[in-house]
Amino acid sequence: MPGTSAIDHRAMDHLMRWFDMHQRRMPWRGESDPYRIWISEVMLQQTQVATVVPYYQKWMRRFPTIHSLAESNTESVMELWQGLGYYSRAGNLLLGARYICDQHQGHFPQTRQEALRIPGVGEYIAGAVLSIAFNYPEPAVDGNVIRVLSRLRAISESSPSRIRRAVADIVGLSYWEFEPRWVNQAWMELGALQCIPHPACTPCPFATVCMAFSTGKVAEYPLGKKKKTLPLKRGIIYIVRRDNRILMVKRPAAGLLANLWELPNVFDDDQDPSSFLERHNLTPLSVSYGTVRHAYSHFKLTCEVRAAELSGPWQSDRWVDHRWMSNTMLAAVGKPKLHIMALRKSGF
DNA sequence: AATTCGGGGAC
DNA sequence: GTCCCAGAATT
Repeated sequence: MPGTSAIDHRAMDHLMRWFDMHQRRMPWRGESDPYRIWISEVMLQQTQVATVVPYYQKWMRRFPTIHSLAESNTESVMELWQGLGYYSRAGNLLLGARYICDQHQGHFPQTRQEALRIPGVGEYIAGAVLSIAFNYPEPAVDGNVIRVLSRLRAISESSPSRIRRAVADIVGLSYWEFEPRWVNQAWMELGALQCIPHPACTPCPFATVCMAFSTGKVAEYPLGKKKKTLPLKRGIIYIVRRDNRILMVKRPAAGLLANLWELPNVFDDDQDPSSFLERHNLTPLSVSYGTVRHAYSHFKLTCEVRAAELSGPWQSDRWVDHRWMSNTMLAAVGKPKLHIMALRKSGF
């Protein structure tokens, strides 16, 4: 394999000119407060910019400083995060803020090694905060940068970890006299706007030097992607009403939909679906509200929405808490998308 | 190295 | 419908 070589200075000059012309405006772009960069990067994880913007603005109004976040609680954080997905990110932000306030006097650490100790901070976010907030020459290799550089150099490594290392090495040799904070954002922006999965390469500033383009293999990069068919699951969601309130249960702090409040429910592939009603003192009623469907990251789910009543005290080893919620209370807790749809169908 | 983590935009 | 998004933690 050819060794890693730098992106030449003339090519970088083209990239930075392209970036000056085409870069998008974002609420966090141009900020140098590491807290604000950190929050934006966590929200942007596997999430498109347009989706993040309103969440970022709400978050900054509610938690303008890292100290205000550190002094908050899980319920407030999950309410703000509702609908954004990958809910462990929100819990890790709270843990991370407390960690930084306790261990670093509220100042985001300025070395990669220290930053990686923060809950929810991995190689990408560490590099992004160190470069964008502090202007250190630390590569920030996300999905965009992988796609751009693996095409530009026709990187043939087959394992994702080797591809990522190769890309990080090249990015590390691309700064020249340009500011690292803008070089990293330029690579990402090129991947987001120009070097997209199915690109039109003619206007690309790298078209004349792109190895994948010159060989007609742009669509094949990056290598090593595997596609999966999502398994199908079925379940039942129960609407349990009492006066003007509805029974909601709280999920554990880890795993799927961590810390969210949801309606009592059971999947067909649960350990013991047949005894679910009995163990929870639930009696099904004949009322049915139809069906809701949703695709999660690794399975698809179809649920019937049925009415039920409680014939004894609520008891469960599956949920960590329960509450009879009014409409007002319901609006103030984080809920999964599927259960928002089920609540709407039930008319509550 | 492979899985597990949501939800939505773009096509 | 499919693909993928400014990825990290866990196994």
